[in-house]
Amino acid sequence: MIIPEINKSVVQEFGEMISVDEGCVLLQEGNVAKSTYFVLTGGIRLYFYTDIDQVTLEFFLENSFVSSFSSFLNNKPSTYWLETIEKSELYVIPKDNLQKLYSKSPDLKDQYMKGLEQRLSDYIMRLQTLLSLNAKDRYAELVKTRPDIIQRVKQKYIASYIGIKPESLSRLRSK
Amino acid sequence: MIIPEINKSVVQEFGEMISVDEGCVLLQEGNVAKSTYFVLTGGIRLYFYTDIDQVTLEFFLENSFVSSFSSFLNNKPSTYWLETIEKSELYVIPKDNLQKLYSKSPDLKDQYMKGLEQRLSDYIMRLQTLLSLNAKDRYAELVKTRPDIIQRVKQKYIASYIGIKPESLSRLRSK
DNA sequence: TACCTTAATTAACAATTGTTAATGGAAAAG
DNA sequence: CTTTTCCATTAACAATTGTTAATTAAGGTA
Repeated sequence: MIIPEINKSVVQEFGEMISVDEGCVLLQEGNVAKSTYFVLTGGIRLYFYTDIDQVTLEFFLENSFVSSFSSFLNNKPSTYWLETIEKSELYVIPKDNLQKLYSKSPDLKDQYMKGLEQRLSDYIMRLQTLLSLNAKDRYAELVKTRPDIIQRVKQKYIASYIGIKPESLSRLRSK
Repeated sequence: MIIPEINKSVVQEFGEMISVDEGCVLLQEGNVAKSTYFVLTGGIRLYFYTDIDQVTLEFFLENSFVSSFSSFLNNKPSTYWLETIEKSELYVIPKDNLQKLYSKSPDLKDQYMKGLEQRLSDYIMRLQTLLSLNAKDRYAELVKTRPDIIQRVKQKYIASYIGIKPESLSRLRSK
């Protein structure tokens, strides 16, 4: 997620592949993230808890780097959970290996920066839709921009991703 | 007023200071950002237009770097506007100078990166509140975390910043 | 298959937020 | 100082979204 855009072969050198089922918890709230993941197949959901329920902040499907940003970066207990939404194949990259990787590549810092910038503009787009569109239009936009998510992710997760309740999503879909 | 008046008195190697009134448009939608600003005093509002109205994405008060991110970075016409919300003193840093500066001082690049990371986690927090809180609680949180904004910024701008209409903000304030 | 658990749908009703319009006040302009 | 413009407030009503609960559908497991 916050890791630079390195290619797959480099990942293979420093990480290990694992195969897990749907619903596998990769990181729990309160734990310090010690690995980053690269999604080969399947997908991961990043979410947090309110008093009442889960809220999904992001989905990561194939070819995405995933980690709980601030926990991984600052060595602090994560406030988020990471969980697979499908049977998945992942590369696990331990933190220290990632640092080796950093020292290996000279312009890694630039790449890391590019990654940050990309992620930032993604979030900005997300903020814009939340600030300016109603639920129906937010869903319509998601259908247009991320049909893969619509197809593969459970509706209750999609609902929280666009800031509404599952029942509301169901209602606006029936029109 | 569209073009800031330039105060020549304070000039350093890479930028110059300007003094402008409230409502000064520093960047217009459609133009390519060629400068970054540093707010010495006063404040800047970054916003965009929907069909109907303006939506404020961010406020920058003292000691903030400001630019229309993607326009500045990618040399593309901006989709945002930048406008002062108070009489302000700003440091203007032309793009080429900034890049020269970066290549000279790797320290600054680190600072820039830290800035990116900071901004990213700000946006994540912002997303979280939009996804999980209702308008009343979003306002309450802003009061707690950014009392400076509450004090200094017009309510109609604050309203759009938390994703509601000015009349709704007025209503929930009267309780 | 039958059983069990979870997800999605539907509907009635409640709560929140948007819309429109009118009013008063504060700040800017003359 | 007076006039004008913009902003905040208020209220009535409309539209959207949340809540609760019941029902159906779907998927997994014995």
